[in-house]
Amino acid sequence: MKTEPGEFSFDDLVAAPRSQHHWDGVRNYQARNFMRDEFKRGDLVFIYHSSVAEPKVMGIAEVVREAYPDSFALDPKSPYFDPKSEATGESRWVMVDVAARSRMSQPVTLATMREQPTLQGMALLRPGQRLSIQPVTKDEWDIVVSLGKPCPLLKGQGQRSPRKS
DNA sequence: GCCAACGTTGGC
DNA sequence: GCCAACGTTGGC
Repeated sequence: MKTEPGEFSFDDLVAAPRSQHHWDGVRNYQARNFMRDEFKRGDLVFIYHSSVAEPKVMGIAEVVREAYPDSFALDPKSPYFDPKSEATGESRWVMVDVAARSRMSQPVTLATMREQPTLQGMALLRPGQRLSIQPVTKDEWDIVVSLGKPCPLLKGQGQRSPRKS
């Protein structure tokens, strides 16, 4: 999941109370469909900083709530307001909730990933790709993890969500 | 700040 | 339904 750290950084997610773990503002159908169709509770995702001097994977988060309507699309005051959703009275966009789980002790830069022969097929590295939500294969995941050496966050940073069953 | 790659929009 | 114009993303 990409984010511009000036808007919402990995550290912001780490510090955020549970009520602010929603990943809102995704306004692309393909990205939306990934969240709606693929994201399951307990799934892990990379959090990637884009549109910065050194784009990089910052850490790992866990899906703690599956897709539900992104109500910001209906809020005229929101930067993510969507008139077409408002016209139907129903948001056509979804968000998920994620909680920070671990931080890369060595954030994995885009440049580093480009250097890996084993990552050449990765969606993120495709020229011109702009999707803010992208698939990662198991192999790609393992390679990025081995490069980043994630450390679990301490309790109180990136809160644990109570399990119901 | 540039620009390539796309997605979206809207006229026809 | 085509497609040109336009807007946005995001690396560089």
